[in-house]
Amino acid sequence: MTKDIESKCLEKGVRLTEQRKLIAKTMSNSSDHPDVDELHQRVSKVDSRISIATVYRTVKLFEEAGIVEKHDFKGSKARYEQAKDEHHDHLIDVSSGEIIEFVNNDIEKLQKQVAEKLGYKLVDHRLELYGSKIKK
Amino acid sequence: MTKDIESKCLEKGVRLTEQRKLIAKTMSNSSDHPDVDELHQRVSKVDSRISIATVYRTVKLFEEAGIVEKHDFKGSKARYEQAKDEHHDHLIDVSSGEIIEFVNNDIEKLQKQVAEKLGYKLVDHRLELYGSKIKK
DNA sequence: ATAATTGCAAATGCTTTGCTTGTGA
DNA sequence: TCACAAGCAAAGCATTTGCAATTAT
Repeated sequence: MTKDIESKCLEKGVRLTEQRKLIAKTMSNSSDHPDVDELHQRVSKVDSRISIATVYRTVKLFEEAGIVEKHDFKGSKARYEQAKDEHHDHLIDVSSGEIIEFVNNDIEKLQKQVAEKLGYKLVDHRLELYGSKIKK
Repeated sequence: MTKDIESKCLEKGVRLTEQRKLIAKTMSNSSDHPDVDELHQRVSKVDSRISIATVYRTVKLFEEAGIVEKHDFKGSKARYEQAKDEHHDHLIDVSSGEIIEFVNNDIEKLQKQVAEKLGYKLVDHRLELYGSKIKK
């Protein structure tokens, strides 16, 4: 199972302040993909003095350390989630905004092949599906 | 072959002003993926009075009419290209910023399947590969 | 004629940053 | 202790918008 963000900070030598611990804990306990504003609201419930600038600085710090992932889905602001052990992509419900994670190794392989055929080593990728729920 | 933007505007009943014609022509003649600033510089060479607000308004208008496509690649501002007849995705050279278009029908099919398996009808998607050139 | 479009500058929304005070190792 | 982090407000950047003047049909 994926370790919590606080442990990962210790591993990577990221200095832990009260604010960072709180943001880390809040993100680790979130199963959704909150944006900075939402995150700020959540941590504010515990410590109302925390500033949004700190939240911005912290998620960026965590991202650069590879501890969290940033997503810029179409038509919404940047969202963050804790980095998991296994890579996954996202399907976004265009009506509700709900985000569903999925894994598809065939697509992953094909992406690598496409890149190689074009003479490139694949270093990163972005795959997002936008869909509307099929009522059954 | 894909028609030029001006013809498409006529088809779709998009009112054509001098400024729009110039922006349309400039985009049709571009084989790359310029951002608004770049586009503004290109049209300014022909008509120096054209404002960047007009460029912003025009690309948005064209996009909403389905005549051009907007791309928000990682780490750069919004880029635009004329919509082609055949859908394609992009590989971005992480060193040079060069953008390479590609088509892969296997991936397209798999995306649709993934969405359906999750109970969704695929209405849109985004696939971007980021790679570094393999020297041979 | 007149509804739509332009140019300009001001406003917006998200994000970053300078600076002073506070704090973790 | 003292380099680094936090809070605040100001700045930055891409993009949008209100308004008066202009233009396409």
